[in-house]
Amino acid sequence: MAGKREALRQDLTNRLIEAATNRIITSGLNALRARQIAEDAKCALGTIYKCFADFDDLILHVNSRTLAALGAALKKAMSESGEGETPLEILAVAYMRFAKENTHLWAALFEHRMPQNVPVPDWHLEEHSALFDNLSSIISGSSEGLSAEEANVRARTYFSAIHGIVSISLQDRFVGVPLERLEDEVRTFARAL
Amino acid sequence: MAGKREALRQDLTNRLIEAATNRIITSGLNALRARQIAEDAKCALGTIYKCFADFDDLILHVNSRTLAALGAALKKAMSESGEGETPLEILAVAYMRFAKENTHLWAALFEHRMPQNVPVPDWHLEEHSALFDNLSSIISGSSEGLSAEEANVRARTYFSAIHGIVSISLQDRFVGVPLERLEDEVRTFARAL
DNA sequence: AGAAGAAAATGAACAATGTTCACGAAATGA
DNA sequence: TCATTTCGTGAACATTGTTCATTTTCTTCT
Repeated sequence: MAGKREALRQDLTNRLIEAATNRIITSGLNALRARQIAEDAKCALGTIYKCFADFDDLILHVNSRTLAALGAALKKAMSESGEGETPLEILAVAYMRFAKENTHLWAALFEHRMPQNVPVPDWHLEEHSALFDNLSSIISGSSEGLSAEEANVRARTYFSAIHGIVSISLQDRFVGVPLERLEDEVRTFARAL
Repeated sequence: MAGKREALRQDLTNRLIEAATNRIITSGLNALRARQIAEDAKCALGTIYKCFADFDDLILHVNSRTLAALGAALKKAMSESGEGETPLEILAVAYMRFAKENTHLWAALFEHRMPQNVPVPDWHLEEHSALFDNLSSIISGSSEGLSAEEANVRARTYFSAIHGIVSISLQDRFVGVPLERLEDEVRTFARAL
């Protein structure tokens, strides 16, 4: 009857990630509290630290799933692409929609900061790279007359630009593109590139 | 002999803002500590709360100065513009340089978050608007065939795009444009718009 | 099945944080 | 100079993330 320990641990880890995810969805990253998560996941406070190295580690796991969901959304958008849409346009609009529909989770990807002098672990950096490499190869396809590396840099530039438009528009502090105009602007912008 | 009270208070407020500014410059926003600032400014911990409503208020004042410095840098760049440079190109490159040279202060503008359900005070929103209105009018000049409002939205879009490129490149977590290529990419991008 | 051992969950205690407030110090005006 | 008002002080507080001795649970062996 071995294996129950690991199953329980896995289940608990899952519940903690889900609890944290739900709290971020409803209240945002900076309102996240360890005690609240433990309560939501129906475990003791200290148990969090049996499943995760620390609080940041838990957040990274939430972000990891968000990143996967974002990747899936973009992939789906590509597969459902209509006629006459450029790849960048498809990705840009899909990115914008994901950000709009998952504002807090998406924002957590960028709001979270590691403590001073603590690097983001490699496994998570890998996930960022993987997602972006995918985008990059799609976008690069349409830039001709550039070396592979130049095309890659250009893809990063374009995607960062889209991200900036969406990002500033979705923050209430800054004077960004009005929300109701965001999709049109993103689409026009992406098509122009 | 009146006015000494106010002068002392003013001086203390200044020292606190400067202390916070220096700490942000060296260690970033999320390493900022109230006790450290009080020590740097040579005053007691509680005194911070005689000069500022709370910690966020102090940070907003630091950001206020950063915003002013950014505005000045952009203005200066415009006045020193060379031949054959578009306004957007000038602003974009100046923005990038400011961000590169004042990374932590610039990052604090975007990293800082108010507590849940506490809005950014109007006086600070005003500063953002003022800076952007200035940019907007400069950028809008070159977009013809659009209504004033459309041109304004377009200016926001362009500027947000530049911000995104710079922003993602300057964060170590994401796969952005490599630092040594940033200026070229920003320049090329801005010129293309 | 039951007991001994191993591993994990627990939550009280800890250190570090922003914030408050009763008190003493200092500036003001007469 | 003195009374009053205002301000600076830092000990105390509430709330964090984190740890660790204790308790509970699972595993294995007989």
